[in-house]
Amino acid sequence: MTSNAYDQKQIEKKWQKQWEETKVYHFNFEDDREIFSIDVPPRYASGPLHAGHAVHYTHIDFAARYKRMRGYNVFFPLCFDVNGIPIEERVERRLNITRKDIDRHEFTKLCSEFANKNIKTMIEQFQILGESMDPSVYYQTDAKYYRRITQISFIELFKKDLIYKGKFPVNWCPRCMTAMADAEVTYKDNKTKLNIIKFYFKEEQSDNITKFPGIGKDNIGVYIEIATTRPEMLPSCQIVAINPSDERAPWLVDQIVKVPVFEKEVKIIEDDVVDPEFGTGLVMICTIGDKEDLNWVFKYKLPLEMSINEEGKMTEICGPYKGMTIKDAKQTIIQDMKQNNLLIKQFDLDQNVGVCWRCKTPVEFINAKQWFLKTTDFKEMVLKSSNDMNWYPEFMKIRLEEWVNSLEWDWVISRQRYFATPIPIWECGECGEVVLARIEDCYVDPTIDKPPVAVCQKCGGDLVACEDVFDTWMDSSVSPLYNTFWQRDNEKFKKLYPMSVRPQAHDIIRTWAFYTILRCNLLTNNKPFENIMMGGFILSEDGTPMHASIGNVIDPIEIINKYGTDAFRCYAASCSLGEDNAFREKDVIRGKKLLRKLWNVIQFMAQNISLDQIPEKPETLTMLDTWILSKYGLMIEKVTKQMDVYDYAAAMKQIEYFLWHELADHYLELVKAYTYNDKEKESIQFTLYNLGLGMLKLFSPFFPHITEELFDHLFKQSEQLKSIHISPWPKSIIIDNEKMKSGECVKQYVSEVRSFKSQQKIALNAALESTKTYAPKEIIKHLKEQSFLITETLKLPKNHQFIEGKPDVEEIVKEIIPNYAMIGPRFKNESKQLIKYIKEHQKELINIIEQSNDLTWNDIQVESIEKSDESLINQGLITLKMETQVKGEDKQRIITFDDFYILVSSEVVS
RNA sequence: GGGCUUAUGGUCUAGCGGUUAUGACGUCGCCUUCACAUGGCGGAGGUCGCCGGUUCAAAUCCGGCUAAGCCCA
Repeated sequence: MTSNAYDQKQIEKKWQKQWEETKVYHFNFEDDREIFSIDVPPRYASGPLHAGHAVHYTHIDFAARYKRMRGYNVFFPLCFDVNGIPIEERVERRLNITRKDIDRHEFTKLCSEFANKNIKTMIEQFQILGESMDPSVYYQTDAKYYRRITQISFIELFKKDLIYKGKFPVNWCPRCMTAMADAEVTYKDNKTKLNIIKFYFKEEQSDNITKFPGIGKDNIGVYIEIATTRPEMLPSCQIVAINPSDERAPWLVDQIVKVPVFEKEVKIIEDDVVDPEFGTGLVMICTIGDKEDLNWVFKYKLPLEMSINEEGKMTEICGPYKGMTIKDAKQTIIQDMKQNNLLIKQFDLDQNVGVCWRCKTPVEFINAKQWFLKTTDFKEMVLKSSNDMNWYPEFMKIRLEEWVNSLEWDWVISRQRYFATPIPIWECGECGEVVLARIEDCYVDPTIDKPPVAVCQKCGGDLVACEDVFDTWMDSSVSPLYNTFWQRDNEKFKKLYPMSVRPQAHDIIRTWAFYTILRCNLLTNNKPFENIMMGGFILSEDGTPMHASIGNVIDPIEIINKYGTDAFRCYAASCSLGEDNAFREKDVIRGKKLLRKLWNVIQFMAQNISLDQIPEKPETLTMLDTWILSKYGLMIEKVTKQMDVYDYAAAMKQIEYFLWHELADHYLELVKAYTYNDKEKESIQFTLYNLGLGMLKLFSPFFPHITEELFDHLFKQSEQLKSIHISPWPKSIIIDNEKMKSGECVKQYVSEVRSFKSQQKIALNAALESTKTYAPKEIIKHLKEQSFLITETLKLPKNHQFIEGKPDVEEIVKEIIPNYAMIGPRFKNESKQLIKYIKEHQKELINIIEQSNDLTWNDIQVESIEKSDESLINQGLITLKMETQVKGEDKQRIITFDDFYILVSSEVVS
């Protein structure tokens, strides 16, 4: 027997500790059971978890716990993603240094310490959240054992000729001094000035031309007006473009104009990409201000002149502005143009500017040497592979496809940073020949370790260590390979690859999902996982995204301290897959109420069962028991299907509804008639035992603590299992449709009478002085059989009679309701007329029914409908709404519903 | 600007061709009832974002618009 009070905090702590000690969640490599493997998102180690992470990992935990109960050998690694810029950023900010201020290896050590501290916190958080991750299959991506796999995968890809070094315009953060993948660029609204400046024509112009807008003349000559937000890009201006539909185009195309300040001569071309409405309808194309410019560069094969260098300073071609920062150059150039009367005016402009996702510095384009992995050649492969997986929800696949189809560049995999996996190569200082690390030597750090050969094998030149590191997605996108022992243990790899499911959030489809599918296919010719489950976003209470900078981040631990883990998990379960959900504290409170209900229900059930052994199924079960067990069976079938497709929100709702409204409100209230009178013991005990245990099992993936506690006290001995979390998922015991109808009949009867009592303001347990129930034959049969149950529960007098047929009542037709579902398909276009007629002739038609007890087509005056003496009632085309009165017995009240008539006295007997 | 998703009583949510729209929170009323008043029963509260189309019939399907979220340009 459990204690009365449910001490959530103490219970949750106790079990978290115990599970760790008993290792119930460990994956067993020796086992023959089918494997369910989860490619868990390695949590990034830049800080503690927020509510969004907590919900995602809790969803994954639902899957893990459910699959364990379905008999799978579940592989659920505890893992962390550590490498990368954000951690470097935090460390730099915290210590107020840049990574270049101290020794490279000293700096990575600081990063590592910072990350490990966060990991320690997160491991505790995962435990508090009740996640059943398995620490025996642990990894973190900065460990040598993991980086080794990243490096080997690179070497393999290099050998397949899929890696190349190229000089290519890349997104570049001048502050972080590194190339960035497109994925690392975010967009930010920004206010800037649109400058209208003068480009003078090289040749003399007729005055005619100045009649056009955007073309002017001053004492120096004739000029066109060009709008630009980036005057500092002027030195790299290559062409000026105009829309061919522009009225000025015939005059301007092929003319030469001079770039102000820099006097460079550029040609005017026409291209319909130019928006004639923006600015002056004339644009200058530079190499390169933004990605749009890059398209021009390719289209017109423009030279890649750069006006900004890697440090965000102006280059050689900028003449007197060389060496200035972008900001200074911009100001100075504008100043100079003002002085020389080259600037016509300035407007305020809202723009959307690409910025570094970490430090929010506007991203520039730099023509830098970088390492690339060929990706654009493999679009088809990725699409085919993704199509070969089950996506939950399905529409998320479209996002990947959309992304893949829009890809234009290969993946820049090198970064000029420190805290990441080193690129395992050396290059010849003379001829540029690349020397790869040997696979057996990995993990290597070329900045520390010696190359496998002393000098270049081609020319004898000295080898230079590659100082670049990998983009962190290079690490995380081999997680399925690491998890399945690729290149470590071929037998295990065969057993584990591909993995069962990849859970992740939808914001990183184009990165994590895409890169993983790409890499794994390139290296194994097989998809990395069978299923992919997409979590939505958890928003803050006001429906906006959580941001540390806004200060609306919700700490799951705070919520748990207040309401407990299982209650928090109840909120997590209410978030449907793939959809964005605002966090609601109210839902957690609701969870707490549900837990209390579960505790009380199980407690009550336990009072009426013997817990020494599993009760045997008796030869006959009562109707009541058969009814509830059938409903239970149907519910399990439904829930199981929902759990199989990761639809936890729906599953949880089903289980909750059954517990609260079928089991507690109806079954338990009815069964008291037996338990208080010591009747039907065997049947009840069997039912209570199975329902009690079954409900705990169904809830256990969601509420691991409370269910374990109750299982431990009540069922552990009889079931002979150390934990509910390794017990088998419940199965339906019996589904008897006939008895279910019977039960529904009693349930409805009882709840109608209760509702009547409530309306009459009578206490629900007050005795009723009644009387008689009339109903059709088969219903009366059900009720008569259950008369004990009914009279006990409702406190009806012992002499209550159940009578076939109708009482002596007056029934008045109040309304004739057309049955649309029947009328529509049969009468199609005529339906409207018919329905209109019935609605408009209520009085008349009611009169006919009262007289002849029926309504036929002869009574319907609608031209298009044929007359006949067929009955509309018999054909189900109309339904009659009735009002009932008992004839002559004024002290009697009557309750009617469907075909029931219950005569009761309104007087309460004590 | 493009792709995907979402829009349902005050708040959140189910339903996703059949007209009487589900449940929760809140609110109002009633009931100490013997697992739970942290409970039970009942009431009020919705032209299902807006406009158009398809259909006998639209919250549900289609198109457009508006707003929000994610991703991209």
